[in-house]
Amino acid sequence: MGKKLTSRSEDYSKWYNELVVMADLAETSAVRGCMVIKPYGFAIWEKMQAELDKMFKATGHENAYFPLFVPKSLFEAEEKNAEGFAKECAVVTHYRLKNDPDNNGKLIVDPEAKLEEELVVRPTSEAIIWSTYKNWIQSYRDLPILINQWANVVRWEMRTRLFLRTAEFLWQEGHTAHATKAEALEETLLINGLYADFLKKFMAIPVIQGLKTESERFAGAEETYCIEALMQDGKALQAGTSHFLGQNFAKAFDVKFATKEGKLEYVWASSWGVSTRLMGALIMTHSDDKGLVLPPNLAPIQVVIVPIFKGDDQLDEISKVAIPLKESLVSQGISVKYDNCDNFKPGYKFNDYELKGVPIRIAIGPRDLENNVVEMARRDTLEKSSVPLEGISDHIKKTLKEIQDRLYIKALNFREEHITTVDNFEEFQSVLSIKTGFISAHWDGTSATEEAIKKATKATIRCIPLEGDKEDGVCVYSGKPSVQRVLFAKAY
RNA sequence: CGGGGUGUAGCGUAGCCCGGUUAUCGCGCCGCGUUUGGGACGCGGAGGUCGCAGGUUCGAAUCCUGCCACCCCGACCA
Repeated sequence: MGKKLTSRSEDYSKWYNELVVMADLAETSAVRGCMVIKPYGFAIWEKMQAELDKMFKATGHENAYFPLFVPKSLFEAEEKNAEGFAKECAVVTHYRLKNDPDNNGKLIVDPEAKLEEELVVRPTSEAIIWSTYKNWIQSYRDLPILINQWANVVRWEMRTRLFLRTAEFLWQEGHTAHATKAEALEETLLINGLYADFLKKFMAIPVIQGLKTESERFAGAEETYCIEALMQDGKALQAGTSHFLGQNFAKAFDVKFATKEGKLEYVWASSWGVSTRLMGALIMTHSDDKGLVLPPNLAPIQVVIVPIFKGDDQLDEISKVAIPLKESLVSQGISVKYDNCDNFKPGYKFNDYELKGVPIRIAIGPRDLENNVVEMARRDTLEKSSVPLEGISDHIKKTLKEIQDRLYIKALNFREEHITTVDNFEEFQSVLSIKTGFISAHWDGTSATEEAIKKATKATIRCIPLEGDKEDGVCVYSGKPSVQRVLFAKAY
């Protein structure tokens, strides 16, 4: 018997974990809270990286790389940022091991090799980057600086989860420096929109763009903008953030520039990032009980061809059709795998590629050869159809696009159905326990109310939507006046 | 760090309450053969410090003590 995925209705966390492991994306590692991303999972991440990178470059950004270690004195320079991350920092205190005199063959940290100053393993790179920008910026002619880096960061989280929250994770972090407040704000919003576009076009995930409340704001930022996605279990996932940093880091690291008029002014900043958490979003948005469902734009294998044969002779006959088909598709930029191994029966392969989320499966057997057709199966609808060999490339191309579009529409419909407008607290609580999803409600704008609602319901304000109705109302909890509805949800 | 739970082969597990031959079963793995249009079958085989350390006992996976690790719920969070 083969392996079978737990049903989503049983326990979503268990289902999610099994899916990640069985679809061959990742596994937990021996290192506490860390994750091994396996080749198939990494191939998806690489595609995401490539597309995002293009988008960054198209908007004038360049890649660079900064150190993993941040001297403690630099780390603590921007106080709020330091305070916000202090509780989850890995710290390097020594630089050498030596043989344990009391325990042969074992090593101990050499107490002689204590560092003068501890090094913080970056939980984010603002500090190290702004200490560098100080040297790069003298005049308005040096601005703007629009830099991105692809890196790993470490945040010593208490509880971890594959892709969604791991102790070490991969991400991209952009760090920009500008002459004016308006320009820095514009950059922050530009990236917020860029992220939303990326999730829509490539990941087929609809997001809500919004502003974080004070309590959810990035440590050291003036404002945090975010994109919020809704998972199939009705919980929200923060999928990416961009921060308007004001002059906080410029002041902390004393980064000033000479204006055209010769005056010295502090630089304005933004920073922004998305991480391997996006993989979690991808998995939880589209997958079903048969496994992963990948949008064609990110699938490492877009089309798999499975031959159905008895003996080498039959396989040879099938290959005469399958190999030219593969070559024709590849020449049109479609990634194709021809799985002609005979270790597994076709039924096993069907299930396995469904588990891996391959968008289109082509099966070719003797019966098809006689009729000049192939069997095409779509991963998203699980529909099978017989397709004539003639003109099949175009048909496949068209279907890939259809799958991409349909996945987005489906996710969008789900999201829209799970935004509930609520005007009193009883209804608020009942929606959370029965229907889940986003709740659009009035809020009086205070952290105290936000905190009280969180305590009572575990739901938090995911964001103040950028395109929200600006209608007046009264707070669903306190009854005090409110100028706009905000989105609440239980979140990952 | 507080509350709850679990540790038996690569994975998932039975056995534990009530101590007793060679530690159960499934998946996976290896070999041979038959199979191949939705997760194949038969036969044979390999694989275990029963989380670790001590104790009780003629005898411990099972009982007792201590420790460790992991998971779930809180606090934290891209």
